[in-house]
Amino acid sequence: MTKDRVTVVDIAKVAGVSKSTVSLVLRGSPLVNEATRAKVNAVMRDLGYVYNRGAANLRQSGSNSKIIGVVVNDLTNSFFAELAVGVDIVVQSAGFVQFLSNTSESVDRQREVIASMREHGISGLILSPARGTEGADLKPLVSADIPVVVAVRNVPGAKVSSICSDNREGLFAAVRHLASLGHRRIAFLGGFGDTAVFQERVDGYRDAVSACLVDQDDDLVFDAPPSRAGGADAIGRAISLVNKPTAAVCFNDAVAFGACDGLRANGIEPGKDFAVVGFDDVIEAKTAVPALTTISVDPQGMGRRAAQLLLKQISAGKAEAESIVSSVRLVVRESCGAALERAEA
Amino acid sequence: MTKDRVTVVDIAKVAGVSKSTVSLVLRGSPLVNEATRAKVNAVMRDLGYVYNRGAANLRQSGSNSKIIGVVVNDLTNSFFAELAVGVDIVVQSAGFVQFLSNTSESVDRQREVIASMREHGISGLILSPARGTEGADLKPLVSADIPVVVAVRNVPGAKVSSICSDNREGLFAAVRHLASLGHRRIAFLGGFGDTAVFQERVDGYRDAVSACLVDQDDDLVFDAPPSRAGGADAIGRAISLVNKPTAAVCFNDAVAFGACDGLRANGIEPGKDFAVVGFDDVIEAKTAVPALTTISVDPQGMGRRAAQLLLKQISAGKAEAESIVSSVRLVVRESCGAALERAEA
DNA sequence: TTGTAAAATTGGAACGTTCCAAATAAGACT
DNA sequence: AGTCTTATTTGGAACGTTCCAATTTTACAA
Repeated sequence: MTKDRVTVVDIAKVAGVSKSTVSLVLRGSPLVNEATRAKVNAVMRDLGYVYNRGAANLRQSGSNSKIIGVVVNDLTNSFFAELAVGVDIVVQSAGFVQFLSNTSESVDRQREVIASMREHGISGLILSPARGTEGADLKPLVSADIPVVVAVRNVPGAKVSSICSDNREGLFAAVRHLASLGHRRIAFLGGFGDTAVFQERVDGYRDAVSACLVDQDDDLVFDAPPSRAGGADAIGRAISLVNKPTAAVCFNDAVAFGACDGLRANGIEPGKDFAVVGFDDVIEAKTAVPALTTISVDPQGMGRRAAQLLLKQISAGKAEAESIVSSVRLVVRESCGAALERAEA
Repeated sequence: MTKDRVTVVDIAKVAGVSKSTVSLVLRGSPLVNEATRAKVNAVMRDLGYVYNRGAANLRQSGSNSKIIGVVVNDLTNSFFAELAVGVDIVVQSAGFVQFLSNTSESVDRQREVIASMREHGISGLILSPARGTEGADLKPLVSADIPVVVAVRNVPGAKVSSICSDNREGLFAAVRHLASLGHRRIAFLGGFGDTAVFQERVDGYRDAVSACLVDQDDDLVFDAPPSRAGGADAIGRAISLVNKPTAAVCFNDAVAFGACDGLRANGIEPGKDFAVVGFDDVIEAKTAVPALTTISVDPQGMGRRAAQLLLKQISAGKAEAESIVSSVRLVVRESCGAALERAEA
């Protein structure tokens, strides 16, 4: 039952040609006669041949392994799962396969994973970096001429391509919308203060606050873990202020959901008594009750674009660092109370 | 800048030993003298050597590539994302890396992906099969002695290991609980009728219905896509019956959430006017409003166990097919109205 | 026929590692 | 000093593919 592996020379022997010819057929070269090609293909089918990409790769100076490494910081978060799916779609249709790993926000794990991927000869890497990732972590990759695309979060001091959503603009739009609904005290909830993404979003918040003549008050910024629990915690602190906010923009949708939970726990109905806006537009946002007003970033689209950029760089051979900012848009649903305001107006 | 790849012979030359010795060091053999080991390691660090697993694998008759293939049918669904994370955790700590791909329920895609993985020489496969997967699809793998563990769903007619949750018992427990709360007309919502999982769950439902002296009525079974939208649709059909149910057990949590949406849209408050029970216990279940009573299956744990089983088979060399059924438990929260009933009693 | 260009095929060598059998070095004991 | 173990090291020869230069076959015109 345990038969030896079928190789090109086995095929060659049976088909009555040389191994070189079989190799040519394998790679779809136009040099080979149609009749022989057909015969070789038939024999391959018969013997149940499977291509050994490792061996091929060994000879071909390692550059085109047809493997793309994808490393995300939290696969459990559906945002990143969608991102990975987006990458997979284009990577797969280009005949590559993806090596996906999860780091759970651990830089050590990330280092291990990336090292392991290098050993396997990935021809490119898409990285949604763990918190605390530094430019030095990517250094070996770029000096080995392996194209890298960093997604979602930026890595300070790394000269690689990146694709991020327009965080500043997103928060600006959210605050402007709330201001147009008449809110004057708007809180910012959630996120870790030491990340670039947080900074960009808070900047957008601050810019909008001053541009829209809304109350400017640093006590209205509450950082918290970017999770549902963090959101519940943050909103609790926000509504215990003497001068309470009437609306909140959140670091992401998970925080926003948590904020809704927290409001309800305090007898406040989100979308009616208090306006909440999220960020990300995860799948649940549109079906939640109340449906979440949020900033849509299309993670799957981001994944697709990241993959396209990476593939471009791989085929170009030259890795010209390129930065894409992925535009975002405000999706108005129920949680901001817009419908209500309109009804009252 | 573009320097050639550093190989064992480069290391050997610089360290003043033979390539064989370097190879021994690489594999942590006890045969090599401590002093030489240290020196070789130092040189490897200096030259920035990266191990070429492809080459190694080529020589080692292909069996231990340290790659595990993981194929899931829907990474977007957080249940499967959790499963993948569970697999990753144990696979990674065993020094393997995972090749993860998503099939989006397409058997064709699944076939391609698995073929591609074989070309890369995976040493084992964990598969959460797409709908319609047949035993024949796994045939080439098993005849090539590549261990396979099928997770979540069974593949009819495949003699490979599997790990599934105890669907029958889960639904039995859900119905029994509802019956104990006084419900006599209990609907079953969602799922595709042609899947084994659906059959098992419906069987559990039917068993419990007859065991608990609840109304037995095939009109109370509504199949629908196992999604939020499907749940909303199914509940709509259920409550339009003349003899309406007062409770529903759902194919999964997504369906249950959809059912809650649908109830609310009809002015019925889930957990108060109508009892809803889900299946899976996804992360959102505990924080949703109302918190979802559901059957907890711990997908991450399933992933871990699947990976452990696979690794065991890989190291054993012999793939004795083994079936694990992962036990489940009822988690009572708010959506079944248990708290309410108790308050009334 | 013969010459010639184009088309198709081919036998090594090479890629970077591990395996094997054999060689060498280092102690330990007569 | 010689012999026997034991510890350490070492050159090829693989593994399955692709590349290269060269060869054979075919097609076509003169």
